[in-house]
Amino acid sequence: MKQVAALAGVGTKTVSRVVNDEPNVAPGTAQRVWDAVRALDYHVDLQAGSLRRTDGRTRTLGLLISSVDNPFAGAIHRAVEDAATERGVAVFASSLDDDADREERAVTAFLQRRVDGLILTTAGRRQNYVALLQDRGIPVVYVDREPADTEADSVTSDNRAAARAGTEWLISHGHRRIALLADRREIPTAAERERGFLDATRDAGIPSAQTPVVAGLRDAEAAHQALRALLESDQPPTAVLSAQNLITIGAIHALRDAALEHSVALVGFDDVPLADLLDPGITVIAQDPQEIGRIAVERIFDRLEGDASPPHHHIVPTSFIPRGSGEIPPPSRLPDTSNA
Amino acid sequence: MKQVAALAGVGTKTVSRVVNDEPNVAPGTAQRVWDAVRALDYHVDLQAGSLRRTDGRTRTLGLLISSVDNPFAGAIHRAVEDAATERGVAVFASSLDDDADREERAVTAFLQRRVDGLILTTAGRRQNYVALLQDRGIPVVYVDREPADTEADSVTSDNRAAARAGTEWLISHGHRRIALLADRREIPTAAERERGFLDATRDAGIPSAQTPVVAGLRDAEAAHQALRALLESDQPPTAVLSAQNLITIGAIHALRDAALEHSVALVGFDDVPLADLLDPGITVIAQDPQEIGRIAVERIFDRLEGDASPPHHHIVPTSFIPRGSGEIPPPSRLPDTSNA
DNA sequence: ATGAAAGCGCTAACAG
DNA sequence: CTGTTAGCGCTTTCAT
Repeated sequence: MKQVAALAGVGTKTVSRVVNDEPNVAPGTAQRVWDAVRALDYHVDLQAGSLRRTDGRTRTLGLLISSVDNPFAGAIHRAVEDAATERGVAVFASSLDDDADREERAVTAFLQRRVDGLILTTAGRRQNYVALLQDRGIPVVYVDREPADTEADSVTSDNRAAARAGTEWLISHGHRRIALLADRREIPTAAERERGFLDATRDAGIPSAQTPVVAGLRDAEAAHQALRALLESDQPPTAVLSAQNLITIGAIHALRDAALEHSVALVGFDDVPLADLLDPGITVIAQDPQEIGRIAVERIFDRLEGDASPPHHHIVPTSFIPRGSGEIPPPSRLPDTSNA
Repeated sequence: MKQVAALAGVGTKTVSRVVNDEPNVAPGTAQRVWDAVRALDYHVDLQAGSLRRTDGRTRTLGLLISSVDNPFAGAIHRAVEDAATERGVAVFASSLDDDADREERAVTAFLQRRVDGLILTTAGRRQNYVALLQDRGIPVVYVDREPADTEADSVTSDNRAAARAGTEWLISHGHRRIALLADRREIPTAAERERGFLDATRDAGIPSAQTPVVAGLRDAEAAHQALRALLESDQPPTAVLSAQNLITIGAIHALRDAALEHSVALVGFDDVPLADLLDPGITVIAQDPQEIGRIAVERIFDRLEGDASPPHHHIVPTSFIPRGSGEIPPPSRLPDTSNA
């Protein structure tokens, strides 16, 4: 910057004014400065600036999502990026992998880089650092998962109601023997979805012996094995609710292996790429990750602009997309003998 | 940091030494400093540090990919993140959308934040800023697309050879009427893939009238429409090579609409999620995005450590995955009458 | 083994 | 409209 000032024949403060679009610079002077900027290919150092700036902002956001490689998380990331870029803010993204250690390391990394705000998916435990962050004026918004007991904003789907509706859909198609394939219960989202499933089966008066719940599934392969075991059991389910996109994929594999994809109904939580092109098409409860990301960024910026209202827990509607797999009726014979 | 020093009863330099794991601190002193750090929940300001540090490093990387929402790019991103995090480096990711303006804005944003290195996918034009970056000691590695004329490292697939092999696969299954659905030609990768396609058809002595090339397809919908038109023409192709993942998805839609998915062969460039679960399974030329990302980061760090060897253009092998769609033979009747 | 002083690139506050 | 001075939080250098 000193070099630019020297070349343009002005003081550094004038250069600062010009590159930051501050008022009170004569057009001719500004022109000379811009010429010098271009001649030297100068770019302001935002970090040095933030050191001195009154608000201390780094124009940087931290985003912690399940994995930058996961389609659901990628959609959130994209929405966050778009809304942030629009305001001249850059985004650090980190993958969580449902690992509390990773979460802590990621938050530390964000803090050391003085991000202005944090959009987080948590590994599920109580987040004791959140209050500290907020004391320092760093707003935090939870996405996808709403932790039990924090004072932070959150943007989530209504997991319980949506899981309940998906289960009721299966029940209304005549199923009484429905399995739930779910993620680890420590993940609040997973727990909510299980509650929704249980709400529906209980209200329909279906004995829990007929509604096996397999939780703790961490990936597609685990879901694959779990459903295979269920299908080979004495009392195989006639319908399946899979509680998450990777689990849905595993479930599809299991049904295919057993050639049951047209016989056993499947409703999946989360939309899956190409779900409409499969045979049968996969009926899903689709979340709206774009909207989740968009709203999350908006909350961050509202907070940064001084909004001090109580934490807001935003619920983004889900949509139910019937595509075939969820509309398969149970076998007409007695359920007990349905082995193929 | 001053507060920590005060609380621990030491000078700021000692705190600096402790938090940076520098030698020459008495164990007892270090302990007192750590206690103070914890009591105050202190986190170093990496940015302020980089301002004064001799090497000027910010421990930050810029990554520009097609979109953080694209599965291929997401896989690269994940590999980059993992390798960077391991070294205490954080990653800024931006989506390109094949837009030269976005590219420029993203690079500017990276520069203003003083990233240590850049991993870039380009929108295709000559990148005149690369030399400047390198002069400033900021290494640049291109991924996915190798620009025609730069002095930077690159990590790509052998697009031409892989497209050629995919085309030859179709030819060896008896096809003589093969369409190429491709992205915009300004994208070097797309141009390379087209060359590979033409290599194969030319060497097989197939007249170009029988190998229509539709380029300029920007998304799945455009590919869908393009293939629909081809299938409705007088001389529909008996096989299709789709040059990119979104185009493959559009092509599958078009084949489904026309109920031709079991009649017209399809080989896709890039693997597609669930490709193995479709009917028929989609035969693809799969790139290795994890490996591309991993190698790219490695090049960046090698350069940062002083490696000044000539630019290296790394080629990552592709793999060919036959799943059914690429093994469909042409209709046995005369090609001219094959309308269904 | 420790600390004091200087200065990284920038912007705030004020003076002209 | 423009420039000067000070200082953000840290690391360097050099002294102790």
